[in-house]
This record gives sequence, structure tokens and C-alpha cells, in this order.
Amino acid sequence: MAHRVAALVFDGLDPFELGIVVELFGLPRPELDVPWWYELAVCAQDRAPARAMGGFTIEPSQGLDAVAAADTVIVPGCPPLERPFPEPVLDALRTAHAGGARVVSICSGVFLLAAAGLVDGRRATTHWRFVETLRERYPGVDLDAGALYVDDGEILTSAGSAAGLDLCLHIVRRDHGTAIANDVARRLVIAPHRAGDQAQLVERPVAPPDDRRLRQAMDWALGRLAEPTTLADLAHHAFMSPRTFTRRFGEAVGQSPMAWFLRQRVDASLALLEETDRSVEEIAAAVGFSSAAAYRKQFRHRHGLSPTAYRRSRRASPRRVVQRGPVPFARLLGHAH
DNA sequence: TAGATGTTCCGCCATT
DNA sequence: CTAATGGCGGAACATC
Repeated sequence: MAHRVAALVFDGLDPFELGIVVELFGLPRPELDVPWWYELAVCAQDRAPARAMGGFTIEPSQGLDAVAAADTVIVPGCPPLERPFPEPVLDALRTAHAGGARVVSICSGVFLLAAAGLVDGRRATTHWRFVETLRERYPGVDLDAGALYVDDGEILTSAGSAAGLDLCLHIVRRDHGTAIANDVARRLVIAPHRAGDQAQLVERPVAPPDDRRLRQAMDWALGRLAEPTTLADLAHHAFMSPRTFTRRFGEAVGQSPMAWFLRQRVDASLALLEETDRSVEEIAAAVGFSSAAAYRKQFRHRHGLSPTAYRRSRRASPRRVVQRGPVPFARLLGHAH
């Protein structure tokens, strides 16, 4: 069974945002272990070609029928503001929504949803440039101007282009779980250039989980990275049994608790390798490994080279600001979700 | 190198 | 009735 995704395009659409949709929903992913995946159709009324920003044209493969019949409709941003939307387009959107489809917008795409009356009295967001206009035109919308994206059930809206990517990943997470979403993200976010093999992929940092007890345990663990810590300890600080903790952690984070924790330790060591001259032995101890051997093994496993080789590669090109390791989870914990 | 010992993690299932 | 919980056991892996 395939899940039908329809992307609605217009003159003036932002091809980057359409690209996000194509990348996430329009490509086969045979490498993923999932029972079903998405089938994308790029749609416009009468399949009329749409001029994209940047001066080229997109030829839709489907008309509005595909929109009405879709399981998920996505509206990428388009500077809509002056013209009214064609009634058939709005109808197709309403039909899809009434039939239980999810309706998603990126950036200024909300205007179309609003025009169709789908976001009245609902929470939504958009790019900050459009906040004022949206407020004036559709005062009934409960606008959350600060959010990256808003998930209001079957209506999902997002802010600027990159937030659209976050929202699409969020949808994949909803549909297939966190582990698969992380997998997809890992394939999208390719490492900055590095000589040699494909080591050192930058993994997308996981969003902090909703469950406060989980965050609490993670916070606690991060605050004492170097101390000996067991699964039972973590579970205890989350006020759960080890079994339940393991289960909930996996659902929320997409990794097992100890795999996550080991990773945090290795991540923490990156800064020490880059910014200090302490020995590998010392660093291993400083981030909580019981032996340098264990540290080396973990490090090679995650980064494909030895700690010393990693340090050397950083020193060799100190000005390459673009290159950086994974964002430590700690920095994300403070963020709103 | 081999082997004994410990830990994690996940499917299964009774219980809440 | 369904959903969540947590104990148990064993495979996989790590450690000594």
C-alpha cells in the first residue's frame, strides 16, 4: 500500500521548498525497512505549467483529481498575496480534507489553507515575513509566530524553507517512528566534504522528547557524563522501570538508552580533541570511558577514524568553519519543541 | 586466545 | 475491551 502525497504548485513557487517535498516523499527508499512508503504527485489545476522562482518551469504530472484523492496534500510556499485563489483549487483542498487527508503547508502555503477555510480557529504558523498579513486577512487563525512548525492533527504548517524540512521529517516520524526518521535525515544531511571514504556523516540531532521524565533523565545523565552510569540509573531518574524506560526511550529518541548515552560521551570528546592537547587516555577518562581501548573502539565505530587521526584532520584545516561535528544534545534540551 | 562474567535490549506475556 | 506496564529469559555484545 502506498500513501499518496500531492504537492500543489503555482506560478511563483519556491523550487527549494518543492524540492524538500520531492526529496522526502518523492524518492524510492528501498533501503528502509518500512511496510509502506510515499507516492508523490506534483499537481496543478489542469496540469498547467508553473513558473518557479529562478526562472524555469515545472510541468505537473497530475491535476486536481490527485489532490482531492490524496492522503496528504502539501502546499509549498508561493507568493500568493495579490490574487485570489481559483475556486477549483480550494475545492480540491476541501475535498481532500473532508476525506480525512492531512493538509500541510510550507512558508506562505498557509494562505491557501486559510483561503479554503481549513485553519480557522486552529493553530498554525508561517514565515515571519507573512505573519502580519496573515493576521490581518485571517484573524480567525490561532497564529503561533514563533514556532518552526505546528502540528495540529491533520493540519500541519511550517515557517521558512528549512522549517519545511523539519516538518516533513516530523511527518515521517509520525508515520514511521523516530528511528526511520533519523535514518532519512542521515541520508539527507550529507557530511561536509572530507577526503577518503564516507566516514563522518553529520547526524541530525534528535529533537528533545515530549515526555518530561525522559528529558529529566537525559539532563541528569548529561550533567554527569563522566560518572559510571547504568541503564537502571537512567530509568530510576525517569521514575520508570528499566523495561518501560527502554521502551519509551526508543519510541521518543529512536535509539536505545545506552546507545544514546555512549554517543553523548563520544560527542563530548570531540571538543576536547579539537581544543585541547590532552592525551587520548585522559580524554577517554574525562568523558566517562572506563578504558582508552573502549573509547577508541566507540570512536572509530562512530566516526570511522581514530581519535588521534580526527584531531590531526582538524588541526590541518583550522579555518574550515563549515566543518563541525554533531551538535551536542545538551544544547538542544533548552529549546522549545 | 579463550573463557567466564556482566550488561543491554527486546520479544513475550501476565497484570494493572 | 484496549492500552500501558514491568518481570522474565535469552541473544548479542562488552569486559575482564
